[in-house]
Amino acid sequence: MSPAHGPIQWQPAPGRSDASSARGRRTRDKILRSAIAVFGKRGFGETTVLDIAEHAGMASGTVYQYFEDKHDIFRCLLQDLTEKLHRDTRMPADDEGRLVVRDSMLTYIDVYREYAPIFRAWWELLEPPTEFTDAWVGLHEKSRGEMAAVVEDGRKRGIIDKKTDPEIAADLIVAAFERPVYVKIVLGWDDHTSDEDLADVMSHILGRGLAED
Amino acid sequence: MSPAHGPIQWQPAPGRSDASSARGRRTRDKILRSAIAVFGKRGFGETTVLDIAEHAGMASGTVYQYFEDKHDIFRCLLQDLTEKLHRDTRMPADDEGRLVVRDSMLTYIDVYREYAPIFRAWWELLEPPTEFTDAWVGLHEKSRGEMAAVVEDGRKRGIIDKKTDPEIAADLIVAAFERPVYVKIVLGWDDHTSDEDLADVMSHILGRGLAED
Amino acid sequence: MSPAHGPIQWQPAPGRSDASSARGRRTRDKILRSAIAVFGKRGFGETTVLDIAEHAGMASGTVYQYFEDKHDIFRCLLQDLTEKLHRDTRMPADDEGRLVVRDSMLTYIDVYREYAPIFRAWWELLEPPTEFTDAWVGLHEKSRGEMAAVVEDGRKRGIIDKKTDPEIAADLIVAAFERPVYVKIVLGWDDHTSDEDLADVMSHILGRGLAED
Amino acid sequence: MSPAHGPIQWQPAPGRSDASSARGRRTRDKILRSAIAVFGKRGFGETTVLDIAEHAGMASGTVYQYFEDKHDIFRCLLQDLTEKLHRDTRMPADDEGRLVVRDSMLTYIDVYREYAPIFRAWWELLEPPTEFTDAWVGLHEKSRGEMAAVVEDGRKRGIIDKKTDPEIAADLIVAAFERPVYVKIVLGWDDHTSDEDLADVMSHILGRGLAED
DNA sequence: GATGAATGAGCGTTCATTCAT
DNA sequence: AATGAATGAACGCTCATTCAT
Repeated sequence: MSPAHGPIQWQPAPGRSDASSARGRRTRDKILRSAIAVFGKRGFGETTVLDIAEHAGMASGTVYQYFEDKHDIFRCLLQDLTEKLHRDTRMPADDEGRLVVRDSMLTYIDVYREYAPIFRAWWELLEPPTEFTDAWVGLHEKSRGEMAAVVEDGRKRGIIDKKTDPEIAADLIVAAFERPVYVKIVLGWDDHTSDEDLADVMSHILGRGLAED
Repeated sequence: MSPAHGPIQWQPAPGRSDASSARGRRTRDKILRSAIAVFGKRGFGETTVLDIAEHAGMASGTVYQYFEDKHDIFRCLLQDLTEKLHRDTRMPADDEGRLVVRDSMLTYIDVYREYAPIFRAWWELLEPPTEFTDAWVGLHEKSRGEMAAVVEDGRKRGIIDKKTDPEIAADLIVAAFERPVYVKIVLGWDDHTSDEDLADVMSHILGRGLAED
Repeated sequence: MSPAHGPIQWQPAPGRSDASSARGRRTRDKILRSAIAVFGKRGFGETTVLDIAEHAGMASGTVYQYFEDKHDIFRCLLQDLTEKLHRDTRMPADDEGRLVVRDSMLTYIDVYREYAPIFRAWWELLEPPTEFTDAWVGLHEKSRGEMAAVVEDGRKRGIIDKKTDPEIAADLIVAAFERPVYVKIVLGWDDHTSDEDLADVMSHILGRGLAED
Repeated sequence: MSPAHGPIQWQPAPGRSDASSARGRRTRDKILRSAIAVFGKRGFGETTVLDIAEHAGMASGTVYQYFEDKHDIFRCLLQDLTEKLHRDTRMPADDEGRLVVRDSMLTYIDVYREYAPIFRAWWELLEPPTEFTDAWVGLHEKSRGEMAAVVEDGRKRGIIDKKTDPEIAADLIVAAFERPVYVKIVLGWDDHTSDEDLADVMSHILGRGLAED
């Protein structure tokens, strides 16, 4: 797979307002905030442009002054998110090359929770493959690459088992990060487990596995 | 969360044919097979009833003789699948109470691959919550429960670390099973990793973590 | 100018009914007849698909069962017309090579009158250039070519003035045929002149010009 | 037909600026010039008020300060044109009462070319009948009337065939003037014939017909 | 005078669903 | 049982027009 990676590039479509005025910026922000709210409630597919406009208290035509369509709104939302994620998320290791799983997990949960509605819509848009799929893949390949580098480094230092394939392990670890968080935050299930407990167990299993010493 | 667990219950909606004749049964089967094929190609949301009818080589009206709508078709498909999964999937442990991760993973992948189109549609239908969400939750709580029991048992036998919370660990393990398989099978990515390699690494990490002995 | 000449080729767009049943054929004919009626009243641009559907006494969706859009309806109408025109119109000369202007004009008027609503819509669609422009050009180049051949032949026989450029003369003659008929029939003006009188004067001027012998 | 003949009468609609200031007059002129440019490119129907405003480098609202709508802009343009045409075009005859076809044709082509964008829009607006249709008819009836007078005069002087009905002949001649020019200038076809050649053949045919002496 | 943000009526189009045959 | 023609609600989107700044 070699998609056009990197952050989504959004800019006002030709013929749309670039929200240069203060009022325009306020309106566009209101649309974006409303989109987040409605995507969070109904998901992307079930949301109509009219839903967004009504939630924002404006006419449907106003939305089209700023965005081409629903996808264009999402593209704009995603630009902010992917920029932030590319900037802020990395799989940290401590000075000795050990994964700092617990703190990473807690940070990851916080980000996911903050942008839950967008993540939810994103998941809906992974198939069939589009630019949004590419962005998702790009982000995950970045995470996987970093993770694989940490594993590789750990192997060199002798603190990670040589028999572990770094690439596959990285895949699994990224998955193990994302999936429970998706279920917990986006789907809103498993509310009984605290973030900290989840991070603890995650850290423990990734560190030593299930085995008793 | 306390959904109505257990397998989906499907029966012909009032006023629909119960496919009592041989010809009727054949027609209904053709609809179901076509639905699987088209769901696999386009997903649930993008599939129209006409798509299914055309793939089955029949008129759209015929589909409505047997099913109320697209969801009713999926309900019928899901009944078969959930029955089979509830029956056949369990999280096995060997005689000494150890998780048999590698073989479980391989079986899991096989099942997923066989029913990939349905799994794909199922994921699309998790939100907003419906009976299909309940069925999904029911299935996973069964898996999680079994897994938690295995972990609990392992702790008692002293082969699993006491500090590991069985419920949360079970969650993570189920997630670690499902997520890479979903990405691999449903989304069709990561084709470069063989099933066996994936199962190996999975087994290794769950067993001993990343740590070098 | 070298457009893709020849008659318009219409066939049901993919996914549209091919009107194989008798009922379907009746419905499609009703749509076409209604389209002619409404195009004749309002022209092409001012006509909506709903206008056509309402005139035909059916739901708007029904029109879309048979045609992609308004242009597709017109394409279908035009196919019939261009086939007939390519078949039936030619610029006749008598045994001595003389143009038979009078009869040609009367025939031309009759055809125009029969298909006036379509001609009207056609004129609207000449710009910007599309397949309909091509069809129009194709038809007129055929007429012009035939006319030029007659003029050329007349020159050879010594009955047409050698100083007259056949191509330009043909252009003018075709124009002189079309324009008054367009104004008379399509725009509905100049009702006071009978077809026969128009044909007479036309014949006379083309034959001898305005000059007194 | 008895339309309200004569030039279009335009004045600023109630509530619109009358462009009394110099700045206002400049703005209104810019709108008119832009309208001509855009009508020439896209025609009347396909042009939006925003197109005109953008071409003029102003906001759409500004256009509405001066004109009620697109038709009002065209009405204003047409006022200038019809005034000029009524003033400047006449079907000239020489001292002996002969039509001066060649020069008339060349002048006619020049005028048409100068105002081609407006003529194009005008044609679009002939149907359904409005004030613009009236203006067009008025202009052509003037031409036809003048032409009929020339023919009538020629008949009296014995240089035009008595059998030729002056009114119908006038119709035909006006048509023969307009149609090739419309196709040549507005539609932009037939670029291979020079203005002079066209005028020559026109002159010849109208004078002596096609017949060899 | 000029702006451009906001409006909302209205058309195009899809597709789940019904029902007469 | 099977058909497929017909329906019409619902959504996408455009653009003429208004009006507060």
